[in-house]
Amino acid sequence: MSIEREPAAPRLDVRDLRVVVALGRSGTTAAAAARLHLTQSAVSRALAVAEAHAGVPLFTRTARGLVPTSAGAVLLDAAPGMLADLSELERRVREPAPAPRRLRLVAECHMAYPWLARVVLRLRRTAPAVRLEMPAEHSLRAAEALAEGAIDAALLTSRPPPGFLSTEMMEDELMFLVASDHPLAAKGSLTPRDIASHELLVPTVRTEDARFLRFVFGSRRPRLRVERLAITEAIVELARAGLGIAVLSEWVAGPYLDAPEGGLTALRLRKGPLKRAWRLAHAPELDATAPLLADAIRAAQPRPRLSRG
Amino acid sequence: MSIEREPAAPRLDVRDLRVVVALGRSGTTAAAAARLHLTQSAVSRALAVAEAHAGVPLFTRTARGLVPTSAGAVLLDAAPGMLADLSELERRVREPAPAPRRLRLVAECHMAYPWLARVVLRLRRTAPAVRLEMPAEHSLRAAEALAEGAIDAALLTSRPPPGFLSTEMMEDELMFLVASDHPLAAKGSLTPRDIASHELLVPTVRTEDARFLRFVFGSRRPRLRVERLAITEAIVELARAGLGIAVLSEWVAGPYLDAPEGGLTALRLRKGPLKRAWRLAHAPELDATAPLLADAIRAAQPRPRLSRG
DNA sequence: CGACGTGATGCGTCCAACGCATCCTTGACA
DNA sequence: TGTCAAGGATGCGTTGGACGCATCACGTCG
Repeated sequence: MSIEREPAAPRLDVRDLRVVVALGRSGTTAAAAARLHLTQSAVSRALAVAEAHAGVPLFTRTARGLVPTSAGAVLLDAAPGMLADLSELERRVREPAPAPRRLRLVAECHMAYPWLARVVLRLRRTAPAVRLEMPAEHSLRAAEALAEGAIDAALLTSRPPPGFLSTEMMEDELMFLVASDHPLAAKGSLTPRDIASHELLVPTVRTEDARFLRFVFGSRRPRLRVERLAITEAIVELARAGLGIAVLSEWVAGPYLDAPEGGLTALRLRKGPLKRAWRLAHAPELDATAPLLADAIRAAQPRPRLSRG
Repeated sequence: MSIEREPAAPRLDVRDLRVVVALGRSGTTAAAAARLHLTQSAVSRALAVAEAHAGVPLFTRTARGLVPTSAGAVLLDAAPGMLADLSELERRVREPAPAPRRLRLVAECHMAYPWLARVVLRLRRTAPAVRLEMPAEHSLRAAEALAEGAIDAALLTSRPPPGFLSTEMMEDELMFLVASDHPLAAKGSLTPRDIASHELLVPTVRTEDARFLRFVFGSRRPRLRVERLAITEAIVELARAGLGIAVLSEWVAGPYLDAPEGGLTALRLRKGPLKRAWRLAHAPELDATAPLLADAIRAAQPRPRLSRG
């Protein structure tokens, strides 16, 4: 952030405007003081201050009261409008933000969508006026879409873009699936060497890579063989065919593990379960609606599949 | 003046707007403090005050800085414009009033016009850009015309309308003229009884009446016989014919007294000379030009005819 | 010429605004 | 997992601005 120069501070103040307006309407300091709930001396001093701020005399003193100068007339002409504008702005600031008509929500990872659809039903009860949309085409760059205003809220595993709020939502576990007859299946858990020496079958989203690598290997990051696939079924089927290790969220891995055809074994890292933390990021103008959305998401989220660990 | 209610005072202040804008652009209190030439603690407190004034939170505190709430976003959207408006207003107030293109001057009494015409020549030297006009049709109600904006300045013997400035200009003497063979001519001076028992030949302007009566008679005001005439020549000629006492300014009486045909005698009240005080009243927007006009008028004004008394 | 109403001002009080120093919380990184 | 850096909040003492009270100076008006 560069050291920009702030626009020159006005020397005139709201107090100056109010005093000038009251004096212009009253004609004497005593009458203006009554309007402003002050004393005559306070108004006299306040006028002196206002004139010092303006840099020119604003009223001509006569024995019968105060008569605006041409500078004072300019101020008297504009000041009531400015004060009204400020009051109107204050009213707008104070009034609660209107509930949005639509709310575009996107998750950073396709693997959330199977259960995310249920959020629509939940939110329909708590916020009937809001129509929840999920333009999934923004999933691969959810944070950028949020920053650009293309969507209103995003479920992220990465950090929200600068200037956006996010709330802690939940965790899911990334599971490692191999064919049940794969040599690794019998080991029970995976070592970093196992990860490095087999093909990894992962989704196309890359936001997780850094965390994944650090978690598994620490700072020494080997070259991996990675196959990125856009379709979850493809990842699963390649793994079932013994061609590598699928890395999938528990949210989508679960059904395949339970499926009657079987042939898949879930593994964890020996170091422990690999979890992802999810945040709900939202645009500032949604800060009233966001808690409702967060509640709906928490309620719709599936229970963790694996209780062990 | 009725006790009108002043428009509700905005609780937000220029300081609030400046702090919010700086925070919105900086994102942290420390950076905003640098912009505002304050310390971090001052900005933090100022934000708290601004939020108290606004009645709603304006920024959400995060570990990485401040993110505007929807209310804060409303304020951030409008505040820079308001500050710019205020600075612009301040600039307009500070800059000198432009010299008027034309200046409409009127005297409350037709008897000033013979020498008033010379003011045009004087002012042409000191203020060449100003075109001086004298729409004499407003003479009979000069003060009202000034108040209504039909003229810009007026030479008045009465008080200026409320809200208008006036500066002391000069005096002239009202002289009493009778035919030289009139019985009063031999008396040398006039008593109140003389005034009450003869026909008075006066101009149509009535603004002088109250002062005249008070000066001559005090609080006991008798019924007078008064003939009002619009034309100065008519007043003079009726007086010369012995039909009454003409009451005329020294400005117009002088030439008739000096005229070769003669036949007129000037009288004063026994109480002393009857003087009229003249003021130059002008609209507030002329307060820069008015001194020039006043100088021109003083320079053009004829020297008092009678040095005695 | 005196009474009144005007704005200006000296004085004392009080509180808002500020700076300094410090504390608490929260991510980031090793 | 522990440490550190960076963020905002806050207690404390100081200062200056805003105010009320009382009074002054001046012009107007009766």
